[in-house]
Amino acid sequence: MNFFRLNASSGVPLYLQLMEQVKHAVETGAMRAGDQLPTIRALAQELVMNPNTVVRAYRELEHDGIVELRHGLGAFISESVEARRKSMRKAQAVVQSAVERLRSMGATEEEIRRLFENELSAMHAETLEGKQ
Amino acid sequence: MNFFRLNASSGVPLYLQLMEQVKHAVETGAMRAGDQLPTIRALAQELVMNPNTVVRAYRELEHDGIVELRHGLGAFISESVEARRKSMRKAQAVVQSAVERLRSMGATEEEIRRLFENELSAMHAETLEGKQ
DNA sequence: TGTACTGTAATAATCAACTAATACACAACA
DNA sequence: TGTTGTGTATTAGTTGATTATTACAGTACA
Repeated sequence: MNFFRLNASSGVPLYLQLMEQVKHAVETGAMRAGDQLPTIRALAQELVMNPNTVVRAYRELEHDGIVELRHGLGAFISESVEARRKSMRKAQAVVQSAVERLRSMGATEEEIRRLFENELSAMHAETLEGKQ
Repeated sequence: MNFFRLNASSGVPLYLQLMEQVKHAVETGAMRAGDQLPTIRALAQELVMNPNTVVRAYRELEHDGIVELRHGLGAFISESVEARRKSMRKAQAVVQSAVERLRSMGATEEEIRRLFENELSAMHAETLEGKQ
């Protein structure tokens, strides 16, 4: 029994939607460290998509440290997720207050996005400054 | 004489790179309201790319309210950018301090990006809450 | 009015992201 | 040990974003 619900016609790639849902499930505590995720084939069948699409989602989640794949055994929520959740809560609070301030200043969603991309690449520039 | 320098092998679409450079020029004050941008054909030739790629950048900048295209006359920095720049400066400061705090909490660039997307879609959910 | 400059539009080619099809390899257990 | 479950790997097809090709249309000015 799964709570994953994907929207094939949303334009958002299926593997990304699935990743989001897993991350969300972890963040809300609906899934916890050690829990087994649905089998690749079973989930593919239930969501009517190709097993390789599920694989892609699971592999990227593994790269993000959220999921652990065990050959022949299944996919599981990684143990490291608990510590992660605590720090992410604090970080989310920071982000929330920043976004609220930005909205109250009249910034649109697009602009907020851009301001962040700006800031993140400015960071890169600083990091590389010494090398050039 | 232009300061635009694109990197064809960066994987970032040329029209986006060009948009960024124009926006940056406006933000730093290198270009001001009313200034004429390089001609579509001239810039395409100088940057060794197709005129339509320049067109795409200019049109999206127009949609963002940064550029104004005048048929037969040229492309110009929109008058509205001056007011825009002031409010954007304040907003950028908010973003900068938020990102700094997040980095000091150990968040990676990817995580920061995700935290923001999270927050922006949470906002949508709230907005639509009453309707469902 | 015509020439030389400007942006505009429609269509086609290219390329990378995404998804699918199929076969391989490890683990558990009767 | 073999059967049934699990994840892994390779390769090919599809689709949409990006860029290119080509022809059209407005503006200024000698």
